[in-house]
Amino acid sequence: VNAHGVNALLTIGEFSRLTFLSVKALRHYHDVGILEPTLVDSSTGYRSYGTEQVPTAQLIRRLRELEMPLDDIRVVVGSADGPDRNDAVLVHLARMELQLERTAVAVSALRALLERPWPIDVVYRREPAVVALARRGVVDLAASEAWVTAELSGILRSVRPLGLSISGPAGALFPSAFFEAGEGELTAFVPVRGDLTMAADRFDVLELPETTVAMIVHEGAYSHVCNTYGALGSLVAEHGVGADGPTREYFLVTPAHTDDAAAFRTEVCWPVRGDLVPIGGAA
Amino acid sequence: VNAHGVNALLTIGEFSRLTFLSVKALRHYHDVGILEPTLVDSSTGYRSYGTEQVPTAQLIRRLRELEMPLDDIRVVVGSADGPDRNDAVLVHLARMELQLERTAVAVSALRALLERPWPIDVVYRREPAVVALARRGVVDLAASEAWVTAELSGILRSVRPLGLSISGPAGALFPSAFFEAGEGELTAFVPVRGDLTMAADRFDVLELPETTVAMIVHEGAYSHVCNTYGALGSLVAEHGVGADGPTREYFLVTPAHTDDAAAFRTEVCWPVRGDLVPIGGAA
DNA sequence: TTGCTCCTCACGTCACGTGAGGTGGC
DNA sequence: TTGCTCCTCACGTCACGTGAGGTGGC
Repeated sequence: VNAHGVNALLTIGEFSRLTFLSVKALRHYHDVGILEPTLVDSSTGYRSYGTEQVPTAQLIRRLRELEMPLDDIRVVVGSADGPDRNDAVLVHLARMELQLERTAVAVSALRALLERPWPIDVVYRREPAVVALARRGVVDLAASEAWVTAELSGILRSVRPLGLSISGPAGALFPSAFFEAGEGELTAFVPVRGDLTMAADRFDVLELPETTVAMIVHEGAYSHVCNTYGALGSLVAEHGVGADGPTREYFLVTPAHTDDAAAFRTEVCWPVRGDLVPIGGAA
Repeated sequence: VNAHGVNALLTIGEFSRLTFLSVKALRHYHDVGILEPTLVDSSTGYRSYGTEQVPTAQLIRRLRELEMPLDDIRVVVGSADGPDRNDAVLVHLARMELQLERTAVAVSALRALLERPWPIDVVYRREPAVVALARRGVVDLAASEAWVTAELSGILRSVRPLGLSISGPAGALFPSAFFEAGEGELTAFVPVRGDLTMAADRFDVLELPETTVAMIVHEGAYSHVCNTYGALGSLVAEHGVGADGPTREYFLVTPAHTDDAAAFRTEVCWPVRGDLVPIGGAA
């Protein structure tokens, strides 16, 4: 009993009840050095916590509820109050917002998967050779949509100032290594006409040869495009017509055109053998 | 190569690229019986997946993104399309909404923890003996707020019809076992005056003896009340005045009174030794 | 003395990821 | 033949939870 009311010591059980952390969790936090008891009896091993540790324990509990890793929590509780601590917390909150976005995407993709029919309107078509302004970058799967959007709008803004004109819908190339590793070099491109000498300083000039592809129009939010990849890849495999090379997407109707996600249209193109006769309609 | 375009077989690597599931994950799903390859070569052990398995794999991927446990996913993909499957998915989505609520609480509690000062305005006071209409129930920590709210509003609606009048703010009792186990028998009560013979059929009649408590007014959202428990319990420990018995809360300003969460007021009462002189002000 | 709390291992859980070490097919 | 893909263990990861078996303090 501390008559002056400062830093009374509590058993692990009492501390557990005050902080709503389990005894097992408290022992674990001791083991990994996140919350050391004020005093450990050297003969019995009994842990004693000071009441001044209650706020720290509450902070740890809330951060764990937000699934912050213990290694990050160590940094937060190790640094004194102030900008460092707040920054670490804010960084984690930003990570969580990303996670919430991913969750929202998964929910709507799940709905699409359960409700919408499997797309089967595949066409074979000859892609003519293309000259385009392009940007390349090593990007991972999660960041790819944002990266492509940003690069394309950068290119599109520059077409006119460079004295060029757009000759077709904007697109992107995805090497198969990108799908295997979840990361790889992407190419965002805008087909153009005109004199490219000035443009070559600021952008890559891409010359795509003629190729033959199987194509399905993906309808709806771009974040569900992997559903369409599954359908297209399946059809190509079933017909045994696959060829090497990157897949290609053309962005026909995007958030820049309409706010209605159901109206978005993306052409997904899978390379196939060049001897195939272009056809339209169902497989 | 299947000339008729049905159920072509894919290697695990090809299947992985079409479904955006890792090879390791696919092997794991095989091991635990969630997604069995169409064909396993008995001599080499090579797995072959049919293209008709792509939609199932996509479903699994989306459910895993929503953190559905594999045991639940087994039920979903094991049952045919239809009400069973949809129910299982909807149940999980409901669980996720609860999780999102908890996350929102944790974020605002964290903010309160980082911004607001540690409450120290504790008072000792004599709680007079109380007669009250009550409901008891075994509830766990997560459900306690909803349970108490529901029971209290049930009691409050019945006071007048039973010919009684309210004699004080509504409250609840929390035995210490509730905090240890995260579950226990709670008592929600409304102090009343009048003839209790009729009420005894529908409610418990609670007679609380006079006791002495240390009390702090918790300001703000009820879901952060555990912060105040930590402060109050610390102060009681520091003064070495704790006594046995359940803690008690009185709900002074609640969502029934105002929409402004910052204005909510809850008295949190911790039992202390009966020989203490009532005082007000800081500890 | 009884019962409650505390202790330390050691192992389990969950959904994979990470190598190690080796084989199969073009 | 080379390189790529595939295979099977076995172990690691993360944050604890779950006993087992035993001790300490009132």
